[in-house]
Amino acid sequence: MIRTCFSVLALASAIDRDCARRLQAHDLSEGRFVILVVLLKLDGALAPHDLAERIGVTRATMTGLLDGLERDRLVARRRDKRDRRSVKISLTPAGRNLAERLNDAHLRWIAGLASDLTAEEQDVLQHLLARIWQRTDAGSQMAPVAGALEPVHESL
Amino acid sequence: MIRTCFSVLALASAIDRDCARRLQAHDLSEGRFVILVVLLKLDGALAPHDLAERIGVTRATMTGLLDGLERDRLVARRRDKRDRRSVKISLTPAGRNLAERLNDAHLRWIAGLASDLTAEEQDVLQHLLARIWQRTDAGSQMAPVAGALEPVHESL
DNA sequence: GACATATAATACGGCCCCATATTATATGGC
DNA sequence: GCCATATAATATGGGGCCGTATTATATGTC
Repeated sequence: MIRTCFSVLALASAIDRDCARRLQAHDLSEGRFVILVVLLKLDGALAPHDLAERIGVTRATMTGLLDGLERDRLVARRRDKRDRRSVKISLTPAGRNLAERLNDAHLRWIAGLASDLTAEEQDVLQHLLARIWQRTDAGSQMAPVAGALEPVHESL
Repeated sequence: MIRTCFSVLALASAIDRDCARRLQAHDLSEGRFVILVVLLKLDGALAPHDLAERIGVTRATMTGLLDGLERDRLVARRRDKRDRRSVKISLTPAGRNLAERLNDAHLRWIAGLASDLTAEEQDVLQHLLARIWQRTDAGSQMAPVAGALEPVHESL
């Protein structure tokens, strides 16, 4: 039915909206925040194309996001000695600090959203969503495996 | 848990992506398409602020969307005689034609997404999503009513 | 070594969306 | 009638995202 799909979209949009509102107090968008968190978790320097793939945006978009983060001194670009086409992105101390502070709060907030559901209910929900997902273009191109709908990174 | 929320977001993003891909063949975005459908269903002239509220974008955004639709000759603006601040938006014949053709295909596509689920499963899903939704900012401001997560218009 | 091809990052132009500011018009209280 | 206030639409400036084009560098083949 239509209503079912609409509910998924409406909920996602409400979550996105809340998330954006919480982050904008720190001058971060969702995309920018996720970059910081990925860099924090992996604790090393990553290439822009690597970040783009992990996060699910194009390389061109990543360039723009990094421009903003670099301007705000949250990440630093460093050219690779071995492959001079390549650039490595790393957190600045300020970036690391911000990422650490926000990541905890963010995880608590997200966990709270689903906290009314029992573990069993969450399993059921996950399963139902996965079955719809298999009908999407992304899902139907994937082999029908159990691991579908995996998070891009641990904090989402 | 985090995974539960992520699954909602990932599925919504996959659906949005599919939707955008289907519509861009007709030079439409989701926002532009929904405007056409709302005008088709209500079968009359609506004010921009009315459209904006129904669809869930700001009035400023609506102005931009209408600029594009007007440029493509899919809708027409007409000043209101009674209240000269006001403008009424209506479908052109071309707009009505396009809306009719796409609406059917779109409904079939969306319905197909959830077609693997039984009616009962869809009820369960709807219920679980609504309980998460009540924890969002939008949901917690609403009285805890059954009618939460209602579609903005019939075709979503 | 020269060349085609692939890859890394970026530039550019466009759309969607927002927040805020602006302009025109309506309306209620005096 | 006059003015404060509210409302309608729009303008402006910004961010995020995309697709495509561009530039620099690497790499495999001959």
